Amino acid sequence: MTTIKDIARTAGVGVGTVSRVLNNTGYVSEETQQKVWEAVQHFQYVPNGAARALVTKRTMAIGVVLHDLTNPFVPSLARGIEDEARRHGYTIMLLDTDWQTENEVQAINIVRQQSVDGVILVSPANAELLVKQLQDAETPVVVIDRGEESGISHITVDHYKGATEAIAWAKHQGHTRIGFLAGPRKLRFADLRLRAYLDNMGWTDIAVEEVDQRPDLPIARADFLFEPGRLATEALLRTHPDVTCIFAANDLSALGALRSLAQQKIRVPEQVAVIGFDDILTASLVHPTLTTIRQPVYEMGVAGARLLIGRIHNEDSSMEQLTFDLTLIVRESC
Amino acid sequence: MTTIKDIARTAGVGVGTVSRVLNNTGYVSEETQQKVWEAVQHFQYVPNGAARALVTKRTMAIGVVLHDLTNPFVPSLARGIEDEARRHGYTIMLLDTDWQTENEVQAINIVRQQSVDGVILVSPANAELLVKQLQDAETPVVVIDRGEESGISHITVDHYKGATEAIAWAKHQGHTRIGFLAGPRKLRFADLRLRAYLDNMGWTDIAVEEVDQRPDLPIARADFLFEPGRLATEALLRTHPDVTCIFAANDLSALGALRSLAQQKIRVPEQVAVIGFDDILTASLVHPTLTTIRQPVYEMGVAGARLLIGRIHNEDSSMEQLTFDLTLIVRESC
DNA sequence: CTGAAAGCGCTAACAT
DNA sequence: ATGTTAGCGCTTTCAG
Repeated sequence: MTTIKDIARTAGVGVGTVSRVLNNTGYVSEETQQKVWEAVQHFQYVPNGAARALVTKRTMAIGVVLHDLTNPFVPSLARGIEDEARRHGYTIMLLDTDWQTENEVQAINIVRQQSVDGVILVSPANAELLVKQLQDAETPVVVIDRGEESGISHITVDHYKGATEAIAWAKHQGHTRIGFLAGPRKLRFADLRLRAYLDNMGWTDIAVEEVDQRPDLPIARADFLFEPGRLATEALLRTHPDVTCIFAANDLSALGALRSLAQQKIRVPEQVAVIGFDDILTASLVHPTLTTIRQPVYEMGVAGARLLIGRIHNEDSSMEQLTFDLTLIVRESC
Repeated sequence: MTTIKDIARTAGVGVGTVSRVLNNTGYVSEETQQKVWEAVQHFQYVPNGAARALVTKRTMAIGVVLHDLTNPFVPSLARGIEDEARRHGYTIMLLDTDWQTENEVQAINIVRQQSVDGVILVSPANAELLVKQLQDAETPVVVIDRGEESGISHITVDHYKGATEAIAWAKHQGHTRIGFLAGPRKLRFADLRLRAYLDNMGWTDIAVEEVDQRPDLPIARADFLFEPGRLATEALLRTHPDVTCIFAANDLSALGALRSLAQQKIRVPEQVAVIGFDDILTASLVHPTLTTIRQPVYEMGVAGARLLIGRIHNEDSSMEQLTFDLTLIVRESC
């Protein structure tokens, strides 16, 4: 392994000088620079990041803690983060948690140990705790997509408004009896979407926790997943056969609804219309194509990385909160 | 920032002892261990990875260089790699290259600088060069999915055999006029799938490079993508209206075919059947569901990580080549 | 403008 | 069984 000493020796200079030309810091004569670069070329020398990190306290790496890379909208997010990070010379350290709180805690320890310069938390189950731990370790953090949060930098979208737009569109299409495929209980942004549905349907006095005890409402739990979405749709249509439109809290469950309807030979959107939420890739690949609310996922990733890097470079920058707009994407299903 | 010295001081022992209990190496009395752990707890101490890496020459990180995280089958692969890596205490450093050769080269420099313990290259465009650079730097490498390769550790599937099985199934279903949606030119495994198609259709004497000059053959380029797949299907059906089955070189283009057929009100599989390749998530979500050849992507990721880690721990382990089996997944489209 | 030297936090001998 | 010490490869004063 070639070190800075080897370079210094072959270039006939001191290690300090080599360091200076490598980092382009301080004055070094044109001539000397030449000699150093030649030696670098010759040995295909790359400085040792660990040694550098030890003295500079910067690893040029940022940790990205997310629940599940295979969740359809995560890759775009990760890509946005990575692209922006790379533009600033940062590398990504990726950690999946599988929604397990214990894995989240472990992830934090890993990023602490690897001494990343900052961390992006994607929809953490336990944001408060994790953020606190990181802040204690003086590591900048940015949270993406957790619904409202206070006192920490975060990127999110206005779930409530997006769901409201979806319902507005359904009504505009003439639907009045609109069913809802709800997400998991106790997930912040799932509740926000549900809340918007209830409010816009005129059920403002019904609490989100209450819906599971209200079989009279055209609401079924689909837990953001495909198969549960399919089953929930079957159940919903059985108990509420008058429904003409189904609004799913996310695309995956909307896809499940589409499948259920196809199996029952119910025409979409003529007999029953469907609206999703997220605009994952598959939404535009199915038949009929899915009308949905698009989250600018890639851009959120970019913004998250940018925000984090800003905080890394300027510790005292004020907490920033960024809320992205959602867009109704009208396709065939509604 | 608390260091090992702080721990040593508060525990009333030397730094060597602290190191010993932290790494569980050498004998330390039960009593002393207690004191050390208490101090560790108290300070929420986590050892500095950079300092550790500097002396041990191991970062416990592995680099994963892939072309595009948003490509549908990549997340599963990455997940497999990460899960297995984590089981061994390794962390993932992720680099996208977007298929750009220059990004690949840059990625190699980054992993060299960050001194990862090993690298996994996923379908690199320029395998030979990258592997050589890494080997010069004495970094273990494993390549995933490049078709045949020699002299380097790699994981792949038998693309030829998989495509052969697909055609066999189509024939078994009674199809004789089978069209093909080819992948990009000059991509090793795309050519293998094409070769298998040609051979099984009896065109053994036609070279894969030749097909673009043979409009008489029922073959169209879909470049592994959705929209090109849709267009290629339209074109194919126009020039070869007698085709009763379309075999697409990957699922994304098969999905394009499905869309094209739906638009033309051609019933699948009654009038025209479709077979894909890969078995990405969407394949089971569309209507009709897609018959396809499954690649055990997650398992390949796991195997790749395991192979790499084996090589990290035992430099002189012989190169291993692992070929996974493909499975025909029969669904509705054929 | 450049060389020499002092650490960064940790592990791994080496003493004791 | 445990304290002490010499680096790991690099950046950054500090002289000159």
